[in-house]
Amino acid sequence: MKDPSGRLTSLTDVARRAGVSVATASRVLSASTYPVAEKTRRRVLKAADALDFAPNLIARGLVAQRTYLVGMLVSDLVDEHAAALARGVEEAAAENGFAVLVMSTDGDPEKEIDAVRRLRSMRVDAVIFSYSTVADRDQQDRLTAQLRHVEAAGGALVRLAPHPRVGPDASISTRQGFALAVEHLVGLGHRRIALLQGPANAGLSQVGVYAMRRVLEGHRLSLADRFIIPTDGTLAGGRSAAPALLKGRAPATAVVAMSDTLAIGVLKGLADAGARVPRDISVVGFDDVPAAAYTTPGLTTVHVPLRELGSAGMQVAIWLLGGGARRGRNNLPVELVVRESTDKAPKARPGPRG
Amino acid sequence: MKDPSGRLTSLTDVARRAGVSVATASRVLSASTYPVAEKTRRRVLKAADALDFAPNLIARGLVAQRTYLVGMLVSDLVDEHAAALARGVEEAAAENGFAVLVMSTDGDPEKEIDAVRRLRSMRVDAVIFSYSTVADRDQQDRLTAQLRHVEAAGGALVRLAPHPRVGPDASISTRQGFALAVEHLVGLGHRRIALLQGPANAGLSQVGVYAMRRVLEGHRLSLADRFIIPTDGTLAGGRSAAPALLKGRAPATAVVAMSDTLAIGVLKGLADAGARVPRDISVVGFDDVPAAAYTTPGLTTVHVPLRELGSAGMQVAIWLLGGGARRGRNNLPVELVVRESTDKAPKARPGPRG
DNA sequence: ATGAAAGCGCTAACAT
DNA sequence: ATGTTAGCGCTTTCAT
Repeated sequence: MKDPSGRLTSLTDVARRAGVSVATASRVLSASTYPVAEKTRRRVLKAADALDFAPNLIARGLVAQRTYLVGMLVSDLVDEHAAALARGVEEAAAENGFAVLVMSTDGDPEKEIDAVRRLRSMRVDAVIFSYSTVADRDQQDRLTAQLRHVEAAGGALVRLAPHPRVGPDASISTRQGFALAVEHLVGLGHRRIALLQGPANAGLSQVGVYAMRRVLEGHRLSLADRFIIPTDGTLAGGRSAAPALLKGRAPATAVVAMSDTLAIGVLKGLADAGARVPRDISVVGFDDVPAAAYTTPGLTTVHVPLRELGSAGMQVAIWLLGGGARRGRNNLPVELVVRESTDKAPKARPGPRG
Repeated sequence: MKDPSGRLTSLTDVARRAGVSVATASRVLSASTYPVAEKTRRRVLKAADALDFAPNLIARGLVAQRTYLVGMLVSDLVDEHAAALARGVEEAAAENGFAVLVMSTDGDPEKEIDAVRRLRSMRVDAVIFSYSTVADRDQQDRLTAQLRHVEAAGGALVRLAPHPRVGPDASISTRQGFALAVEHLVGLGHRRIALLQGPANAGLSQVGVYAMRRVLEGHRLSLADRFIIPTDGTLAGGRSAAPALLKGRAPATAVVAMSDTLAIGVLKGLADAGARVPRDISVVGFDDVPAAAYTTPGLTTVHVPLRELGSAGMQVAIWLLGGGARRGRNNLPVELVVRESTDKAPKARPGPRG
């Protein structure tokens, strides 16, 4: 509501209507623990209610040096992985009176730096990262500089994936996820297992290759270079990676993708090429996004509690803002969901067209 | 950076370092058009740069009564439809110095009302809606009350879909989308066309049924009640709607879903039931989300420029904030994308299992 | 238990 | 062209 002068109802209006000072009104309407007589409190509440007063969080933020705003950086909101994480953050944020500013970086370090700068200007209480983009030295330094500023302002930084020289605050074990996938595949008789890798500039990609290699070694298997297929991490990238899987004298009999997005793409690419899944080649995804249960065949994948991960990240932020100490990595459990995209390894060398 | 007293660098620090008053510093660092000598300007810029000064947008917002914050309300960020819209909004927002607060309502009117209230407290410059939830009279009134408050504060309201008693500011023609779908289907010989409806409490659902009915009438066809299949709008909802499509003596030979999410779900449900698409039944989606090209068979669908729609919404908000008048509905074009989920209508009555 | 007053960091009159 | 000053709406000492 506007009063005649064009201003919105403010605490002053509430105070006047209740016949108390702004200080008193503030004490009852803010989270203050300061004592106020029950009778007075009720009068203020009644006035606020009558006016449908909504405190100006901008003004409150200015004095309290706390905005109840958090920034969430994702590479692309349209990717279900990012969306689920963001949703989790948003959920926990809403429950605790925070609002979330979502920014997409498109995997571009410059956009990421700029986003953090804007968040800093906004004086967000925390910034939550999923994967960060691996950048050159100079960009890295500039990003770090921005991050130091948000920390200097008392802001919390939380990472949901490994970052350059910094471990995640809440995450999952990629290694364990791959272990589950590989164990399943090896049990099915697969020995030539390929890896669909995400974009080279995404932090996860390198970590993933390393983890996969170790897991395969645990089964006395190795990860041949030709079985590491680089992609840009998109559906299209997964799709166009299919031919590489099928070529050669001894092609892969199974592939594990670093994300469901990639897996869904490769499923389509494999179908394009006339290869049958899982008869000719088995496919395992990673994340278990909702769509994974709706592909044909249904995608066997490593379930990652993305939404919970997002919520956990927001909880860590709150903990940190409350003066809590960083507690190191908090891993949420992953599990394998077996659907129809995996089966026994083909006996002989399968021709891609059966 | 913190100075020894624990404060962040402020305009005062920049001014001091440049040897000018805060007013002058403000004039060069804000978007002010006020004249400042070139020499002075450079000094200020240099000082700001040396300090890596980032203006406190919270303070600026308090005095300017403009926060450069916009709220975006979606039902569920994880749904690709919502995500694409949000991404578009975010894109246009970033280009214009705005930041986006995303809030999911889960189709719950109470959450929606609460979200608007929080956005109002945040003093957002605009709130952008996708579909709103149809609520009972009381909830509707309360939502409207909150919205009036944001308007009273000079905030812009923009709708990307029809709302109760209010047309959208930027949208697409659902009717035209259905017309494209039906024309395609009729051309293929289909006469018994079903409609997969979204959740009853989503504004679109009713509009959609009406539009579909009119379109079918244009082809001298009618929309039998048994061919209007209500769902909750999710993948699972689409999946479980499949049996209803297959039952009866004269089952539908084609179905058009009100969203790709539903279409992808029904594709899976149809496969579960042993029906072959498009041989037994044709499926047409709506939206053309990225995943639509990756189903098996590829989904024929009505392409909706969701991201552009989101950007358009943000542009409208900016226009409105600049004092522009509401211009009425701005429809973006839709087009049919034919992939593999549609084909000629089966001649005789097809048994669901071939 | 309540009120008066200072001030968060900035912009916008209003001087000069 | 530059500086001084008065707030924006709120919280928080510091009185009382």
